[in-house]
Amino acid sequence: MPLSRQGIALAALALIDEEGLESLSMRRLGARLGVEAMALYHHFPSKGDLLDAVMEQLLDEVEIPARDAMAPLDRLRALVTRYRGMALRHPPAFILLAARRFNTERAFAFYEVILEMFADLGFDAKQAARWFRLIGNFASGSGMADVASRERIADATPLRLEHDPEQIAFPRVRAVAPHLTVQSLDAVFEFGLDVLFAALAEAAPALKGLRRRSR
Amino acid sequence: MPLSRQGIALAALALIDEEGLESLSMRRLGARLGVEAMALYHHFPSKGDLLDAVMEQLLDEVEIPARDAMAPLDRLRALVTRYRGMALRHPPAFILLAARRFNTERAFAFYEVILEMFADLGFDAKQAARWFRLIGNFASGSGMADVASRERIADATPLRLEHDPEQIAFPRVRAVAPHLTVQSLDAVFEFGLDVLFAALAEAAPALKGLRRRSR
DNA sequence: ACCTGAACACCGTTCAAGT
DNA sequence: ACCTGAACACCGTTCAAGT
Repeated sequence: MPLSRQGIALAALALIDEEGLESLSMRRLGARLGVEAMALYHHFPSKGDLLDAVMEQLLDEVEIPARDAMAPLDRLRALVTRYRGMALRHPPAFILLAARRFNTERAFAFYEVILEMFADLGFDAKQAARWFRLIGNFASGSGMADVASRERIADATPLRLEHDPEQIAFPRVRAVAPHLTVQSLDAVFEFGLDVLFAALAEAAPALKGLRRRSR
Repeated sequence: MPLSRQGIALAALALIDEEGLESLSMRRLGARLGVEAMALYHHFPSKGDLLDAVMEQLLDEVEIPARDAMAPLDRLRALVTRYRGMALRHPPAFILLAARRFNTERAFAFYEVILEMFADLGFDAKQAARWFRLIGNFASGSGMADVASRERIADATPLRLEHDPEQIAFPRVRAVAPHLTVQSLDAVFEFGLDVLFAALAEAAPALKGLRRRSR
């Protein structure tokens, strides 16, 4: 069975998940696939292109709720929740999504569906751009922070906030620590979504009638 | 003049800003400082520790508004704005803050001041934790996204969203592109802050009286 | 078309040695 | 205490060669 772009990208993702982002090298990946490092260059012009393929692999894991399955607001919220869920399944790989640029066709296709949801909510392009960034940046930042708290990252020092908060000299940080443990992060994330989606519902032109009726 | 931790960290930050994160190597940094790579190990046990020092250098740049200078809400908003401002001054270095873990004394000191602001707004530890993460993750995600849009990152492909949006096959992405150009990013960020701080003001126990009076 | 193997110009870090 | 220099086990990538 010869190598394929998809097969290589999947193997790269597995290697990153198991051994960390820094452990991915063309030589090690080649060894995993039973091939010399240089064989990979026949499928990807550079390591950067391989990383782009890994990013697309991650995006593909985020299932987009069908348009007729739920209301626009619920669709968007489900998507954001799944995006963070993907982050938690791939802690070391998720950094790629935040650190590298989205510039591929599949990334644009992903954006298109999200922007369609904002259009369904009645927003024009300008408002869609702003809400898209607000919610998207929150999702991206949450993914990064929650991943960092779960310490699967390479050269990880023990997380003091998690393991010995009583050792921390700052009283407010110490008091907050129990509410930012790994077990609490889901609730913290949902709280953020509650705030953002309440504001979004309030602002969405398409929900104007609904709001009046419910008052 | 012998080397110092601070001097090395500043030189490392300058090197990252000028040539990108991947260009920072112990050998190149040593060369800049007129010293062999191994001399640096006398001041930092590993490259990771050096990167932690660079992160602290970045944090030190974010000036914290004095407690008596403005109202708690304005203080917090000013701080978040300055945090993103720092990101825009150090595009390639900012990735460190999002990708690496905050686990140093100075990072905790930074958190402590922010948590004090939430306490000033009347929040208990649990609520402070949630608002801290909501606003912090938005700030962090915004910094990353805005930095990526300004394309100072290494191995940068030209940003299609910025340079030839008319080439993009997806109509909604194309329509949104003009509202996400570099010139628009400040306004997009401010929009996010408007939404978040309106909700925060609404929720803050310490502002309850003020709200009643203004109605 | 697909893969190998040697080579080039790099890495972080160890270790023993210099002053 | 502070720095050097050689060495080790790695990198990404080029290039010529094999099938």
